[in-house]
Amino acid sequence: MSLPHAILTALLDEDLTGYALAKQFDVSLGFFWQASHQQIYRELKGLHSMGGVNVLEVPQHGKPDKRVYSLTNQGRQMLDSWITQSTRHRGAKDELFIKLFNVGSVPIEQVTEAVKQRQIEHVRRLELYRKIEARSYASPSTLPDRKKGVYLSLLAGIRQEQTAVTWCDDALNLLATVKP
Amino acid sequence: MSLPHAILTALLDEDLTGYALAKQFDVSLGFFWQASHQQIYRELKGLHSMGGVNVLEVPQHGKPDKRVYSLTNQGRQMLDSWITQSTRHRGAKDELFIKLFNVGSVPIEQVTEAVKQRQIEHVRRLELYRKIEARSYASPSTLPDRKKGVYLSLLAGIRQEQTAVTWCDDALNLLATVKP
DNA sequence: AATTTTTATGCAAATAGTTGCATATAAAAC
DNA sequence: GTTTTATATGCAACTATTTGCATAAAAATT
Repeated sequence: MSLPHAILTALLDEDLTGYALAKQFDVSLGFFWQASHQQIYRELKGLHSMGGVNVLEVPQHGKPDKRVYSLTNQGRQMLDSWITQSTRHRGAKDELFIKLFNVGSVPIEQVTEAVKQRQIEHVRRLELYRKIEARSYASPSTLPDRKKGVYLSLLAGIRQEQTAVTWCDDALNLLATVKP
Repeated sequence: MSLPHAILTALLDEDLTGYALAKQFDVSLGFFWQASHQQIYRELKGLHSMGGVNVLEVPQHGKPDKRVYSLTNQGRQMLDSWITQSTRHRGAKDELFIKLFNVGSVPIEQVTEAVKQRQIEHVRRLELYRKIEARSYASPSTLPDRKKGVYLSLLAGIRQEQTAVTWCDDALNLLATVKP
């Protein structure tokens, strides 16, 4: 139930079209809550009918009209009261661990391969996060308040990926001792 | 799309009723893929109609009849071919980070409180995992193959929680520097 | 003796999320 | 010159997940 709030959060800094929001979700905010453009368009409609956002229709020639959304005072209040509510932790759902539970009953190569693939993903994300850190968050202590939360999210991402990469190494070592 | 496979995995070791499966999902397997009993009953029906599981109806007096499910050869093959398929990584969805993106725009106390609450959860899970580790996985090197994957999952859980607890500390320190 | 928990199953409705399709133009790359 | 990428929106169908309800009895607790 947080997609609307994620959208409102993205609109804190700047007014955006659904398209631009979808792109924002592919980076930054989307590292912690991804959504497809279809979902975003649907939610924007919902938020508009609830008064959380305003729309400015910008006519364009040829292309469909642009609809630029901005946060309303009511939208701000929605965010505010949502943040007060208890954060519900969605138990992580990870297929990889189910696969690991099959070790000893299915051919080991497939599981090993899955861990290797996963490690590549973690390494990729870690590199991306580190790049963002170096570019925009090199000196955390001098950050303006507005950026501190974003930095902390990035820091969580970096540490999670680092932990995962190390675990993959250890997992591959132990899996190497499993008889086929 | 992995709930059926999680169920099949749980049936590798022992035959179980839907009820018992739901309880299994509250521990062990469920640390990485939780499901409600309603979901499980529905999936079991689906798996049965697809031939992945057998049912043994055990009549009981008073209570509804027990339906004990067991893995079929076809079920084993379903698991086997699923493990070969690429593991899809669900981008983590975490409300807490959305809340962090609001730092600087909403009262800071609420965000701080959310992080504190989260830390309590992580500590609780970490303690639970460590207890399981001490009880059943104290010497990983002597584990039978069948248990190695389960141990690796537990290890991932422990490290994830440890990383998260540490991050919460650092986050609380930085959030303490944010002006209200 | 009364209440709560555990065992055991399941339907129905609502919410959330994914996938496939559909349209239409401009700009950039090959 | 043709293909791909980017801009810009959205419906419809499907799949997945959650929440609320309903039943019913044994066992454990207060």
